Amino acid sequence: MPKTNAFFANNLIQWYLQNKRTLPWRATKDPYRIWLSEIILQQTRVAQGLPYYLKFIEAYPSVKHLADAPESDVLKLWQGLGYYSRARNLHATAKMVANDMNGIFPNNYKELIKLKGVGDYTASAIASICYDHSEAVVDGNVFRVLSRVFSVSTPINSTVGQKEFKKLAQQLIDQKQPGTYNQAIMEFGARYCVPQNPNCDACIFNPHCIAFQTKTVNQLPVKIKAKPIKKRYFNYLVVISKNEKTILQQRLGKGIWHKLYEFPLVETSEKVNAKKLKTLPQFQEYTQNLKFESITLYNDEPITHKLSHQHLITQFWIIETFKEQHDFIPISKITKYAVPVLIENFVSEFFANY
DNA sequence: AAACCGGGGTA
DNA sequence: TACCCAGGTTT
Repeated sequence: MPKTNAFFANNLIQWYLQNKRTLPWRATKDPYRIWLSEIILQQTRVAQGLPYYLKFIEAYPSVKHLADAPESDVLKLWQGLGYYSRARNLHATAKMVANDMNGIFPNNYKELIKLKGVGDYTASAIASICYDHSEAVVDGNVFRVLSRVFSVSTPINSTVGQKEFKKLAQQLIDQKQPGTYNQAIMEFGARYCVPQNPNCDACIFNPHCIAFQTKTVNQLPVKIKAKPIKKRYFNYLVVISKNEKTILQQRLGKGIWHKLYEFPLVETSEKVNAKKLKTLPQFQEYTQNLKFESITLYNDEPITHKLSHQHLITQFWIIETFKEQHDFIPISKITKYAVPVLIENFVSEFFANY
């Protein structure tokens, strides 16, 4: 174990100053930019989130710009990043800050955590990075580093584990540079104390890391096993009129992709053929006024779109029709709507010639 | 406490 | 495959 908390913090910060990546949100203490970066980086790798951060800063240079944008624009810009509640909460919080707080972000943990989409981690990150408050962050990196160095085997996704690691992190934080310390331990976890095959032999902490000394690094951190993945069967009805128009619907119920757009969807409990599909009430409801000319299966082999907790086994049915209704939109306008990656991939492939 | 919420990278 | 990622909200 590290001899003292100061030893741990000082060495971590020293390592960080020599090894940190140059990232745009590390060049500012502007709470708008720090907040935006933290929301984008929730459950998201830096490499994946970075282009989105740059897009958002360009489109919305201030919280007021973001607040004044339509939610549909924010969702469209967020398209492809996943966990879309982040985008909806981002926009709601921007409106709150711009309209009810005079455009000024709260400057302490207690007020920050009241914002939509801001939990313990994000409130601590903003308070420490922007305002030098001693609020320890606990993200996936911190769980991993602390569980190994101090050999804590409490499951990190249990309630007691969350509290235990938070308390330990708060004991270790550098009081003089809490923001730098927080970023240092996260960077160390992301770049050095990595989940698989970390280079422990060259690690600055290996004399003090209990997991290394006891050869239990590959057993930590401990995580309670997740539930098995559920399979769902999606049938999208890609209606195409002679006038090159189609139908999109907005998802408004509970569940995935709330407020994003998709083709009319018939979900089934198993893979269906055209004959079976035509008998389903949902299919008949969608097509009753269409008088469709033909229906053909686009993808012979179903496309399996993999989410973290479910696999979407998807068939796209091409339905040609003479009739057009008020809710038809030009195919060329599909790109204006925020759609899931599953839909985006199909559209870019199938409509490449339109 | 458990369930739910995306998409992509890595071994 | 399995696991993970600068987590948070809802039930």
